[in-house]
Amino acid sequence: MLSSDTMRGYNDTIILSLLLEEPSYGYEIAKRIKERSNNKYVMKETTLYSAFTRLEKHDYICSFQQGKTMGRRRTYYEITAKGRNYFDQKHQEWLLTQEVVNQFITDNRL
Amino acid sequence: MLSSDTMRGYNDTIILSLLLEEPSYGYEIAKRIKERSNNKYVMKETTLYSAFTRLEKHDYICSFQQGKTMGRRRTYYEITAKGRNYFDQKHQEWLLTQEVVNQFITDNRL
DNA sequence: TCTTATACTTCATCTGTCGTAGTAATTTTA
DNA sequence: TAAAATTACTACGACAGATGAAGTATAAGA
Repeated sequence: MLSSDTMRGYNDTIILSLLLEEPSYGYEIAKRIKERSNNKYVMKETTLYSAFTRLEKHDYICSFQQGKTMGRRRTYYEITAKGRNYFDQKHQEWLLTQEVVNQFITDNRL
Repeated sequence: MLSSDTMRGYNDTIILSLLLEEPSYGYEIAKRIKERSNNKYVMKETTLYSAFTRLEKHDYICSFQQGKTMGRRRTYYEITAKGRNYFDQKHQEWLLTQEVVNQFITDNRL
């Protein structure tokens, strides 16, 4: 339902919000996003995995391998202290964004 | 204060929201955005003018020239019926976006 | 055994934003 | 009245994030 443009700018933060709960990996994160949004938002695989790369590059998350049995590899990600900081900052930014956008779009109408 | 990434996806809608009030032109729109957001958001000129081009291409707005005295040209823009429709649609999308993002970012914390 | 689900990776492309720069008229101020 | 600031744009190249399409490979279920 929702996609791309509207969510751009919040994908990283959404991922971090889930890693705040517990370390996880791509496939699972994707499922949780879909579930928790009541199927309203499905993050594309490529978007998700490239977000991981970006977040790790900035040291907001770090990774470790853990194959359940073996063979099928999973890359788990864990949020770092720096990542928690970044999340808090983005959280504040989101509150402000809502305020500002509502000033134009919602408060203005209906 | 706010910028780019966070607002991307809402710039067009913000512009339309102002044109909903009355026809206007670039420089004035820019000032109103700054004012109405209490200096929290300043839309870059290039962003603004390329948004005009895009919006006009989609027939969400239409333009007409009007120099006050003459010489200094201004291009005024007016929202179309199609543009009003699009705005309403984006308005709904924004409400949904808030719901979904809050599900992760805000409700989750603090 | 064939299909479906899990778990990614690579790559080329597109779109919107931004920085830099430039043009030109009009109004303010020194 | 000359210089500076404001108004009102336009052009261009670069970049980052999102996407579609395709591919790889293992594991579980029918």
